[in-house]
Amino acid sequence: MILNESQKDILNEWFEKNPYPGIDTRDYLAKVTGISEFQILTWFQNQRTRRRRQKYKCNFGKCQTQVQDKLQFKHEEARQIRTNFTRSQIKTLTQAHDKNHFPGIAARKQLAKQTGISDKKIVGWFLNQRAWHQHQRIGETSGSMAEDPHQIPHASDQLPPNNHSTNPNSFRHLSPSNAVISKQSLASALFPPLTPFGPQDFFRGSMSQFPRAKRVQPSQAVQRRENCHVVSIDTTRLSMGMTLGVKIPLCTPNQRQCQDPSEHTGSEILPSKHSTQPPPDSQQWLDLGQIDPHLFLQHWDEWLQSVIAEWDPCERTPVSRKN
DNA sequence: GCTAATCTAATCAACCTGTGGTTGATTAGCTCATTAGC
Repeated sequence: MILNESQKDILNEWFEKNPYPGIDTRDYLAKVTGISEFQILTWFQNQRTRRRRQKYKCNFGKCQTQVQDKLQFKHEEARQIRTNFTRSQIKTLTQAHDKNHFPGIAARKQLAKQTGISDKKIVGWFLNQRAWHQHQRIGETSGSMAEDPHQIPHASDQLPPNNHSTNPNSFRHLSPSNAVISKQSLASALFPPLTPFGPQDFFRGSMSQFPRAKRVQPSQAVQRRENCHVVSIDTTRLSMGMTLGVKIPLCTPNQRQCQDPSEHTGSEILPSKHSTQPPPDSQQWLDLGQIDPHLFLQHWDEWLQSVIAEWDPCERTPVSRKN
């Protein structure tokens, strides 16, 4: 949804007066502009962040102006009155939460209809529930986490049910432990084999140092258009300090073409048939610090060129090697 | 004290314009986000 100019004018005018509008102001603006109070709230949040970034170039931590702004407007307007959910409402929400911790817009609408609770409050309730469950899990499992990788915080939260098996970007929903497995599989499919310390090993070395999975937006990923052709791999947390935001065509010449995202499962990310290497588990993991980035990039480049040279997009199967 | 409401920062995808910026929406928060009503 894109706001029109008159809506923006109204919001901007009010933003100049108070960047932290209370519930009454937001309700009023919702009526005036014809958009929801939740969207007003979101718009003000985005505006605060973006104006601050633009004006003060405050890219780290909380800058002084932010604190001053909050102090100035903090008590100017009332918060929304705290809601007391009924038992039946909590029961319905809890059941939904047990099934899916990240309800999309459709699921939330359904819940809103069932409970009579606004979408905004449902979003907030799920946020608080996830935070609370995570808090509980940390307390319960702090002693056994190292032994059981599935007990790592976020493990269940990062796994929206019924989605990760068919979502082509599904590895992004996984817990750190599962993400390692998935990225290894992906690396097997995408990275050049037979290199002494090629990207595959590079990845495996790097993943061992990942403190946690890349932040994800599960419901977004579920709701929005799924593109099976591109997988974005975030390696910003590599200890080497290398930043490689690479977008890789998921359909390598050695895979069948991805025409329907719904056809995809995690198992489709198969290792290249050119790969004659033993399974990753049988190989030694390399310390990332030992890898020469230039050599890595050279291997990467060579491999990509060989793939492109062999790839016939008209064929559903790869062109066989001539030699 | 519990927990709904709200915050910031980061991130994503759609859109528009021209391959990058803008914008609305969504998420986590980590030795467990903060604030505040009940």
